[in-house]
Amino acid sequence: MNETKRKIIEAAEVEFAENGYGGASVREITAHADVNVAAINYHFGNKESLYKEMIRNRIEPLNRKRIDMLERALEENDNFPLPLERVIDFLVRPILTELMTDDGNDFRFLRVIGRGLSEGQAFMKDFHRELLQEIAAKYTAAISDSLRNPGFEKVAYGMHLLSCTILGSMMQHARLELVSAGRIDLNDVDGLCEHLVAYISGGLRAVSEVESRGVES
Amino acid sequence: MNETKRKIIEAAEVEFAENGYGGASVREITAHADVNVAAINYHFGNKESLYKEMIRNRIEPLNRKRIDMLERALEENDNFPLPLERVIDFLVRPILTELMTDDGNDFRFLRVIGRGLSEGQAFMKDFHRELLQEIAAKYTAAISDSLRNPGFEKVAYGMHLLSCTILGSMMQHARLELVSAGRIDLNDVDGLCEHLVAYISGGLRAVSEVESRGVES
DNA sequence: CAGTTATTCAAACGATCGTTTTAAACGATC
DNA sequence: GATCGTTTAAAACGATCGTTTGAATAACTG
Repeated sequence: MNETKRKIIEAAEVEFAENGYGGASVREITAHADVNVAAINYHFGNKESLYKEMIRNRIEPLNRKRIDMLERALEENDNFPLPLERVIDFLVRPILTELMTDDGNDFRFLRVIGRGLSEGQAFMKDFHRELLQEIAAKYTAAISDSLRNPGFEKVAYGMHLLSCTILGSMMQHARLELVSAGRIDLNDVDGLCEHLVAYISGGLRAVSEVESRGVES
Repeated sequence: MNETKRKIIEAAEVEFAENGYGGASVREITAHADVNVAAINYHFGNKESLYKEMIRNRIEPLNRKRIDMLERALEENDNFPLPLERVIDFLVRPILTELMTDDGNDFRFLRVIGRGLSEGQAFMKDFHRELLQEIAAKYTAAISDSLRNPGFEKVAYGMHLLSCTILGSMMQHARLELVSAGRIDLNDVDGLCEHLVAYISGGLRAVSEVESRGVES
């Protein structure tokens, strides 16, 4: 890839993580990348396309891995339901490992994704839906099976709350250090993964056992 | 309160919810409020103070209620640990009820808070810490007790993940309708509360039972 | 080497940002 | 009704935004 493009994408990740999409200016990005202001428009068309390309470059191999792991495990299990913890692990571990460990990047990409999801730009909603569609469908089915199909409403609530937890974790990762008074290492991927998987799985099971008032499908 | 101030605060809530702190302009706010552009600076000093005053007006009575409910229940229980579900219910129900049900506001305030927490403005971090400090301390203690004090690390992970879930729920509430294909009513406070409490409680219990590798304090 | 394309650069574009200024309108008090 | 502090109004401030322009330079092709 063109050297300038590479530098821009790298700088964009830093700036978008620090200031969000709306808050990061193309001038800051190009200054950080040590290229001319016009370079973004020349190489990417506009700021929005730069953002999308940078996100896609990172998220697509990740989602492919998450889907592959799930489908392979399901095949090996003759399409019987997997233990819930395994499914949740497939879902969260690739994100945490791949994104936290590469260079001392201060979990930049986690924050970019989290902030993007929370910003109201017109294109964001469709963009993130595009990114999540396939993975959401496949994991919803697998999780429903692992929970012994507790019904549509329970699964919907569960998937929603699961998303909320993961989104929150991505955005607020740095707060772990604060809330633990520095006693939990932010780079302890295994530790976080273990507790995150336990938390989500425990939460989903509890949701699936809620005594509903209404009729259940 | 001055009519102009009142109109500004009301409009600010709408605009901040829609576009975030950085994304909402004082011109949009004043236009929406049907007052002059200079009114914000005259009545509040600047945009930041307007934001803080609007948040405080809403969050402070809410936090007072959350703390009162917890402390009263603890007293009535002779300071013995409360059932976990009750503590979590105290924590989330006031937010959901008070903020969702007042007028057809489209859960504005939930989104304002969520977005503020996710934005990187310099003053945000300290401001939100100020808002959450007391409530965090008191609920951390109560939850640790309800979980039979599983140890510092477990409680820290638990409180962190709990925060992530609540934050995510506040920001992404509208997605419930999407993920459920319209079959879950966004205004069904009791339904959401029930499932949210179950999810968080189940998650916390699971975290408290994680087999840790390291020594535990 | 000439000719052509791809890339970089400084400068400027129009738009919008939060805030300030200055003066006019208002409301209470004497 | 004149005088006061309070509130509103229009206009402008300097700064910054994303993007475009047009010329200069680099890289490639014949």
